Amino acid sequence: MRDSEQLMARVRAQGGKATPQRVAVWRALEHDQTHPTAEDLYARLKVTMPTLSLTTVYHVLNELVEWGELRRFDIGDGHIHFDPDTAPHAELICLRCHRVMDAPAGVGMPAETLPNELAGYRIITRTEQYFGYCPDCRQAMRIGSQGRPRSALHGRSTGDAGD
Amino acid sequence: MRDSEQLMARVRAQGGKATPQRVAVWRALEHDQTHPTAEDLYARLKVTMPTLSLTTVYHVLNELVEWGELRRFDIGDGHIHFDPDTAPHAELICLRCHRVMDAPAGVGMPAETLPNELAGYRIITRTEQYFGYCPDCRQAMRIGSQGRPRSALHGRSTGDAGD
DNA sequence: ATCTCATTTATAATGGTTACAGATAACAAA
DNA sequence: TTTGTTATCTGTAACCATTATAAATGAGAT
Repeated sequence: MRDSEQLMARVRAQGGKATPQRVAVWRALEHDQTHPTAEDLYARLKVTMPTLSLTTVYHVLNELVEWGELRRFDIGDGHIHFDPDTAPHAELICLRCHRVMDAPAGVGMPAETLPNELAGYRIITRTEQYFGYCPDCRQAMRIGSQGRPRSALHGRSTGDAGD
Repeated sequence: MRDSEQLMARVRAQGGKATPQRVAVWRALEHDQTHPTAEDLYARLKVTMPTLSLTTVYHVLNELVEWGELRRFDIGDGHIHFDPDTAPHAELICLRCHRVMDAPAGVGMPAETLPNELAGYRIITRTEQYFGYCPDCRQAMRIGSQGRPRSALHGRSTGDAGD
């Protein structure tokens, strides 16, 4: 995601307005590597901007996504998560507890390989997601299959995938 | 995703049952490259299995995902889409109309580079998603910014990303 | 044929996200 | 600085995809 200076220029060039709400959301996203949800950001921002509405947060996030400045993704926990890091990079996602973390440096394709165009699409960014089982879930699956370390929306089937 | 033979074996080995509903969903997914939603599959299956319930479809899909046999992903249209192709491959997703298509062969990292383990995670599969603007949307954005070719949930901001 | 328990079904509930319309304020122009 | 235009924001209501629940079913074992 570009910094607020550049986004401000972009919005104005388009006939839009650089409102405090927009800028606040932009700033909150800068350097955020926690893959927050809309609610997460709303909760954070509400402290210093009590009049902010959740609707606005959604609106600003959606327009950033459409601009290709922000990436939204589903990790299976029932919430949409956002990531301002549009530099091509990889993520690790646990199939069982839905934990996400950025992959260690060096994993995934180098950024320079991002093509400008593919099958007629103008390419803006790329992401790589690696799915598997995190250390905790591997352990839990070995022992039995009772508990789920973190927010698994609601328990379901009895995972087993060998190890 | 493995074929129904193998899945049947897997389910039985785990003390589960190979019910007609499960097998029907499995079969429906085989060779499906349309990135269907749960509703899509339900509609298709209901024709030949009128008693099937949507809840079951969701249930079967979720367990496949947790087993690492199926991948779920968000393309921004408000529906979760599924893809049985767990062989590492890439997808193109339009930021404006949310159209998805598999990337041309050769795009993305070769399957052989899938690591067994990363940062303690047992890796099962990987996906690469390329985000940009499809040919239709590029054209529409050039002309003006009125219509949206396909299912854009509900219109929102006025996309513009240069071309 | 019978038993058991995983699975299915139908329905209700949940809750994340978006629609809507009126109020607000950013920016341009005078 | 004042005014006007209109993009944006707010609060509320609505939507609808997905999941919870509990009773009914039937797959597979004995």
